[in-house]
Amino acid sequence: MPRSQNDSTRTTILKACRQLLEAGSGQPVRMSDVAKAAGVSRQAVYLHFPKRADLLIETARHIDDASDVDTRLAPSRNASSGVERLDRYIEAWGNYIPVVIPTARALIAMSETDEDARTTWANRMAAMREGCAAAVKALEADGNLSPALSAERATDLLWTLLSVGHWEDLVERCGWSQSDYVDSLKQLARAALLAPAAQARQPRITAL
Amino acid sequence: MPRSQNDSTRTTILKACRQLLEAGSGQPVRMSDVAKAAGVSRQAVYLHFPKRADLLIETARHIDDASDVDTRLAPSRNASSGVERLDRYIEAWGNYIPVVIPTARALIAMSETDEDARTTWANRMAAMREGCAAAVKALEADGNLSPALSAERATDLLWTLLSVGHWEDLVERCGWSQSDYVDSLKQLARAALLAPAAQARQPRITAL
DNA sequence: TCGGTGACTTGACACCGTGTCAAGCGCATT
DNA sequence: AATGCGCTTGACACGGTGTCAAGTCACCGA
Repeated sequence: MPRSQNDSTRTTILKACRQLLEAGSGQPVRMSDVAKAAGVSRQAVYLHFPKRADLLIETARHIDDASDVDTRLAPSRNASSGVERLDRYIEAWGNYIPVVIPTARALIAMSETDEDARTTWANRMAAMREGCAAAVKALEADGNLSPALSAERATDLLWTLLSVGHWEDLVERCGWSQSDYVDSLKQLARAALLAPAAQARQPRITAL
Repeated sequence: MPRSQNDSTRTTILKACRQLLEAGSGQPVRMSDVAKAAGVSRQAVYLHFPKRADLLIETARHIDDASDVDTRLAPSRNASSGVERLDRYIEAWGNYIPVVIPTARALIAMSETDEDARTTWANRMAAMREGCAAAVKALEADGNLSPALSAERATDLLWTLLSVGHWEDLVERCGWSQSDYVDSLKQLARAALLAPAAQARQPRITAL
């Protein structure tokens, strides 16, 4: 992982860290591993990131920056109906999960012992929840939200269905393909959130 | 946590470990913490449990033993219909989650670095999946399984809906009560798995 | 009553990963 | 030539796990 010309040392370290996390040795990534991968001394890493938690946090930010999150979310924001907004949001977030998951995992593990990591991850999840809330609100505006659910509860439900844990279970442990996952989640979200009448009006997404 | 008369040292340690995990300091429980809580030297702990992973694994077993798992599962096994079997299984497992969750969390964290912990947890999840598969089979036998789902997929779906991560999200992070969780999960499982016609035939569980 | 055995204690130590510190080095700027 | 900056080198403290050896103590059988 030699630094490619005009990358700053900081960026080189972040890229190396990301790469190691994505390589997924199974074992946790150490500061010295990152240093070695970045072709830099261990202390150089500490110079830029005082603690391991900081490195992980910044790596997550770095991935966000490199991933054009706004572009991913545009289709959902521009949707013309509640159900479409829901579908587009599930696509946007559901397809972003595999991008961030290795770093997310490290960050979550770090949360065990580090306060900053904990709040960083909590904030990310809160942001994701905003998207859920917006989709639910759009469903509600269309009169398609199940009468058995308050907006709050519906948001909770959607938020948990879209959790990274759920993705890990389905894709990694059950071996579903990414597109199976996204399609199934759309179906599941509809089944969970929509009023029965609204559900009947929607086309099936896949026939398995 | 003085040892109560006729408990062996081993049992005293297991109880202390469980208690510490359930106290939930936020910080990971150390071997020395367990020793102190059990009123025993740190080495005594290592005498009974060579590695931390062993202690955690045995603590999980110990909780199982103390919790009459078979009794919990009986209502599901004896159910007279697929839907009832499903409901009873969700109750059984859903209400067991809060019992094991502190230990489960420690075990999952340990899986990061320890092979034995990893396979132990995987085995527990595989066992839980058996219950899901049985419920799905019962639904299928009644002709109530959604035609859009294979038994395999339906099992995957139910299994992930019942994952401990999902419980943590809903109960701990969203603040749902345990009974809200169980009721919602029954509803959700029905919405996800049942054929539309079968769904219409089922009574609503709660009106929120 | 003695010897032995097994369970536990005490205290030391190696190992590893994190985080800190101080000194030094090369290089660009002035 | 002197300064400052980014990085390296090598050392060290700390905390948690896991290991080891010697010692204590109570109970059991001969």
